[in-house]
Amino acid sequence: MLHNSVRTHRTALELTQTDLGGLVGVTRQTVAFIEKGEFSPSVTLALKLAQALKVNVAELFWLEEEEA
Amino acid sequence: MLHNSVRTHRTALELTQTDLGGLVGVTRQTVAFIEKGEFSPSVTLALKLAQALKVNVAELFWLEEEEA
DNA sequence: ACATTATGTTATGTCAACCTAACATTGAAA
DNA sequence: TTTCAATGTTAGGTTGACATAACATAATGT
Repeated sequence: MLHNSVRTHRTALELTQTDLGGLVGVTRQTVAFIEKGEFSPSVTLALKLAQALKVNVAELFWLEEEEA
Repeated sequence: MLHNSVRTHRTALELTQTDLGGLVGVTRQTVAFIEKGEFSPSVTLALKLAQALKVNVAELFWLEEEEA
């Protein structure tokens, strides 16, 4: 199961969803979906998000076990 | 533009495309496509590949500028 | 010579990752 | 109170990330 800390890092930089979307080339809805964990973005987008948010990809996205 | 070093790390571990696909849950064709750079896999798959190949995601996938 | 394994490659299909557009809600600022 | 920015959310459409299947080739082993 994929988890992420996009919202945490985005708000830390005082960026709106629209801002971040603009920086990485996607819409604010896409940013919202990712923050909600609704889908797994492409590595390309993940790398762009990491770059925009100034963190490692691994800090931004990680896998966790499912609960039993 | 997305680049990757999947093949280098895979062969270093003496894994076949089929082996690697099995480890991360995709077909050998998908591994082949990724090695050829035909598409940008999901972060989930990228994280699994990094884990299987024992490297950081950033060592496995990175963005480079387009040529003019 | 034959079989097997690894890889290349193409065709076709499905579903998820994106898009645009629209409308609702919240909170802050004038 | 009114306005506006930020976010939530949903509907409907397009494209790309996967799958399966098939066939071809090169290399290895028997």
